[in-house]
Amino acid sequence: MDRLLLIDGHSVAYRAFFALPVDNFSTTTGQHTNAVFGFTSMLINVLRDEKPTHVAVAFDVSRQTFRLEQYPDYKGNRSKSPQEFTGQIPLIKQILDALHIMTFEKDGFEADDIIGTLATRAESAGMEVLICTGDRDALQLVTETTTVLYPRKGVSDLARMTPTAVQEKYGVAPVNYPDIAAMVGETSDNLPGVPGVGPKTAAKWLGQFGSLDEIIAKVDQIPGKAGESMRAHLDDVIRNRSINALIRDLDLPAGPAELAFDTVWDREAIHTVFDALEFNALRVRLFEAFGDTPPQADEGFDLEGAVLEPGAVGVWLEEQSSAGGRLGLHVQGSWGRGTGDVVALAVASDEAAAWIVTDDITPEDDTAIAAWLADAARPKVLHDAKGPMLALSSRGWPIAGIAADTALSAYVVKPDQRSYDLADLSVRYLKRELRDEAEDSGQLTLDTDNLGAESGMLRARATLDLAAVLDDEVEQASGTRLIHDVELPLVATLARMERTGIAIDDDHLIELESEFAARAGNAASEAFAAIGKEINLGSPKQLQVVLFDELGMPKTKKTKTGWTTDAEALQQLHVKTGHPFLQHLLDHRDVTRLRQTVEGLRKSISDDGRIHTTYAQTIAATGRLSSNDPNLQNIPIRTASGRRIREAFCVGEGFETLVTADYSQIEMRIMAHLSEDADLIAAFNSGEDFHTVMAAKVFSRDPSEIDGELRARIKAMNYGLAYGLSSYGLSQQLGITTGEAQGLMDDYFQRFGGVRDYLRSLVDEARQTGFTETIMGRRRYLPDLQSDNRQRREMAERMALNAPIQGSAADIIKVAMLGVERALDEAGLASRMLLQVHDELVLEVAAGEKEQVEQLVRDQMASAADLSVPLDVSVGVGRTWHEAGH
DNA sequence: GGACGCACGTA
DNA sequence: CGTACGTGCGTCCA
Repeated sequence: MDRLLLIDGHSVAYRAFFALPVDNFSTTTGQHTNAVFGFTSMLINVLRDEKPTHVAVAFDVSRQTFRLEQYPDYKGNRSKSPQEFTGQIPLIKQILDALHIMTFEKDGFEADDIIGTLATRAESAGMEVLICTGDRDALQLVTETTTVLYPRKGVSDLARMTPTAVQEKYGVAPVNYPDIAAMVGETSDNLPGVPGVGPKTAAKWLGQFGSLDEIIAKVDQIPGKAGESMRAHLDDVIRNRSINALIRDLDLPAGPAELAFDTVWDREAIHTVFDALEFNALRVRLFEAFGDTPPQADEGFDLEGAVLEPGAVGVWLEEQSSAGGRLGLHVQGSWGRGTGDVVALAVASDEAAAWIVTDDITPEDDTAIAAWLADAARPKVLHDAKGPMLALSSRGWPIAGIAADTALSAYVVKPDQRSYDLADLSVRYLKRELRDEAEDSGQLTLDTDNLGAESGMLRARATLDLAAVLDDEVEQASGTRLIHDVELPLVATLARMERTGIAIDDDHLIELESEFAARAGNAASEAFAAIGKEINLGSPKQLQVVLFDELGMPKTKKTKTGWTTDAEALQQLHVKTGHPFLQHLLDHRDVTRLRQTVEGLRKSISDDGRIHTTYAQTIAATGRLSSNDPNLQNIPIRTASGRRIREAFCVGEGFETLVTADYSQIEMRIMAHLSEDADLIAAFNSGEDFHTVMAAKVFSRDPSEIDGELRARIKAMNYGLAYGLSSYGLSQQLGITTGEAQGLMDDYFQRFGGVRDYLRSLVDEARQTGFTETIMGRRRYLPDLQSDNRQRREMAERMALNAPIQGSAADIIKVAMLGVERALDEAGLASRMLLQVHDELVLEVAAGEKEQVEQLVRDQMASAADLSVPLDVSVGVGRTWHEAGH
């Protein structure tokens, strides 16, 4: 039998627009595609699953319809659809064109009326009809042969609204649905119903009286409050019923018979539009469903999974891995602070999957798992492998042979994402939902042994499939080398650093804690004395009342909620007013902050007396690492009190000393290399103080004539360059006028024309290609370079300046870390790397290895990249991080 | 209890 | 009105 699929284009696209996070669906040029993606994804699903013989899509033209003429408030509560949405409708039509699916729209009518007409004509022609829409008015069209597919949640979960389903849900036959709706009202269309009458009451009356006309005729017989209300709002009901009736006899340019769906497409057209939208996964799915080969079901989640019996693990692993192919591995367990625990493993190949509960295995199984995991020649694919690595090694199962980490791959492809959740990636790249079975069933199974078996195996399989797709994506983004030579091997290095941690002198921290607490108390009482009352010094709101209302101090810079009370502003107020409260407040801020830092560190000391931070490898869009729980990359160093905290980070038992090694001016060196500015390169090769030499060049003087003031100005300029510093920013920092700052910048760029040209070319090129690139080819996409909004565009320009510089520095130290670790290993040393702080490494050195380690770290860091200027490394040695610092 | 803004530490 | 982060507190709202 012929089967006609009718889709309400606006309705489905609108659902998709709000269901899919726009951040995850934009092209590299910044075009939003979430609605297009959701629509297309649903279309492919329905075409594949329902196999219609005929298809059409209807759109609304504008809001000007006969319904609006009849009722001026029709849909009056709807705000104008955002431009981000309406801009996607033409793209949906392009896709439909490429698929040879006919679209309809008719002035003065809604998509629903077109659908009503086509459905009616199709039915009388003996066709089966499927209507896909998120508009409930279509329910009136449901019959034994017409079904509405109504999106339940998002766009992937469609409810089949048959006559039985409508009856169950609304208590009436489909033909009576508009009667109910007329009485109950429809908020989304701004059609008010009868107050106090809900679907239950409306259905009851319909049952009693047989039809809405009868209810209206005998409205005087309806008892109670509801009846009274109904009588009072009869006009509304009559109007609602007339508006929600769909037109079923429109004059249309084509009839059902002309809507035949065939898959003899213009493949070139499809490629063009899918390329432009960057819908690679969807294209694959489309061709899988309707390619040259006969359509086949998506087998993604229909895997042959098994909970392995004790004793069966070795054989199964051998079977699956002997061919040498990659296996997906999902580790169920917990990890953090340098350790972890394994509850179960899920392993998936293309054909099969297994679930292994670690408590249930035999010693032979244990050995087999250990051997497979440790075998570098048996490739495994994981998602976000560092945590699982910690868990596995804590269980006595060190892992080798990680061939891909899907989180890292996704990061290299799109480093600006805020998370790389496996389920999200699966939807985006595989078009596959990763349901959580506990969530789905709404209750937890009591069989705790197999808790998560299904979802674990699905995750292992998704990881395996995702790795294949992302390999291509990474290759297309020229990131293959970056992944294989840097990011992937770094996972193990970071895991080791986290597991090792750094020793802490807790007694020292305890001392600092009480000292800082006492100082905070003193500062607070003196501050209170100065204003004659006690307030919460940590509350910006209360501070604003005291400073600006009660003391009448001049207003500072604005924030979203008032006036800033940040340190800089308070300092300026102090200069202006001399009020003693300000100084005590600043002291209180400083020392409170230090106390908090110390308290935080103490809370995170593990039982082994060490702090194990966690490094995040996929957070910073530039390629840097970040550190959390606790953050060891922002331990104070600027003030004397702050530096005392660094005294608590010390060499651990069994080791001789700490060594720190950092790159000096690495970002300016990268700038020299990339810009090829001869003077800048010469400044680095002169061997003299960098900022002094630079100042001498800018002001055309001898370095001996450069005083502290001039040096400071050029130093600020040097550092600001890579951030896209403005003359205003520079003037603020140096306390000079913007005119003077602009003059300084002009002089600087006059002398260093190569730098100026380079920075300009960075932005120009990024504007053209859509991305910036580091020396290792790490990309960052900046669609906002095209933004009409000046603030966004200029922000993107500064990011474009900074990303290649900061990112190249990140590349270099990552390479250095791998080099240091390999060199330590090859030399058979017991010393080890503990921390990375962007341009600095901290190592713990075993007895008798100091000179060797110093030399080795220096060598590895200096040779991590071959630049046109030397990479200068300074090394410090000491019992604590403070002593070893420089 | 969660989301947000402010403030501030590092490179 | 300079980039990249993480954390802790206060405030507001549900």
